[in-house]
Amino acid sequence: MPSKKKCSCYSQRQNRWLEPSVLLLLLEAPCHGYEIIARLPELGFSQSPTDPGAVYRTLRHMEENDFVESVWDVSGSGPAKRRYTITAAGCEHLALWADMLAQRREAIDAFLLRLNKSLKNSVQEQSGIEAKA
Amino acid sequence: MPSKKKCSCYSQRQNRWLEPSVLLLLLEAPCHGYEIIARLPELGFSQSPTDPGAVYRTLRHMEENDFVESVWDVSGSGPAKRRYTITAAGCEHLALWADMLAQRREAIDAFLLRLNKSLKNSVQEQSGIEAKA
DNA sequence: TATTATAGATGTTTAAAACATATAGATAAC
DNA sequence: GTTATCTATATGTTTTAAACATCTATAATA
Repeated sequence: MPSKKKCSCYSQRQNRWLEPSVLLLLLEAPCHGYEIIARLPELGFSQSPTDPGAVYRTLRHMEENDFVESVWDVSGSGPAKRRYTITAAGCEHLALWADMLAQRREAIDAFLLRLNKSLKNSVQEQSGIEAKA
Repeated sequence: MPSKKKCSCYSQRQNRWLEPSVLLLLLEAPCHGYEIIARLPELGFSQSPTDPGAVYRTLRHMEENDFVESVWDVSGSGPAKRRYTITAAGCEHLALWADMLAQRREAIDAFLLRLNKSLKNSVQEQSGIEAKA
């Protein structure tokens, strides 16, 4: 595991909602890519329909980082599927993500509060309540 | 103004915290780039020190989109500075950003709730409370 | 006059996201 | 029985915010 400060999820450079979302779904239950694609919209990130390419690449990338593991599953109907499972390292990584997201939420909250305050002041100024010059 | 659904801030592809942050600071008071760079850390996005290049480029980009206006200000000490002001279109754009951010906030809330629920279940399973097989 | 602080600007690299398309087995339709 | 559709995974390309690195120039000060 990378240290908290150096972890990729702490760069905050992009949204990268896909990685934590996939990890959460895998924490709830091991499943395969196609299922994840179907269930991602529940989590409410992204308006546009989920890009399969992004999901499979994210899964492979996380497997390289040992956050998830996979085995080919030939049971059931349809073509063979990779069944992904979250690892202990993946759980830790998800916990870091949770911290990061909580922090982002705080920042958004503060931002919206400050914006509303500023908008209120603008309205007051326009209606002349505070204009004394 | 682009329509709400088609607006660039609704793509949610990246974080793009810089744009709304700069707009908010300009709504509070017209100011120049260097001042914005100094005040951005207050807003709590980004750990790393603010990248001046990104700020100036964001300002120019928003000026092209008529979200902000600027004039050269030669008064005061130090080298000449561009004094930026938010426009009416910029305010509308910021309002869309506020919607977008509120939506993101909701998504993060839902995510963290769901994660905590899942973690609680994992602990219960491990301690055998729910294990009946 | 050499250095530092202020102010703005440009160039390059990186990587997530967006968009497009390809492959292939299983199943249903005709 | 061959064509079409569904299920499932995978790869290729483009876009763009962010990160990182420099560069210019004026004003202040040591």
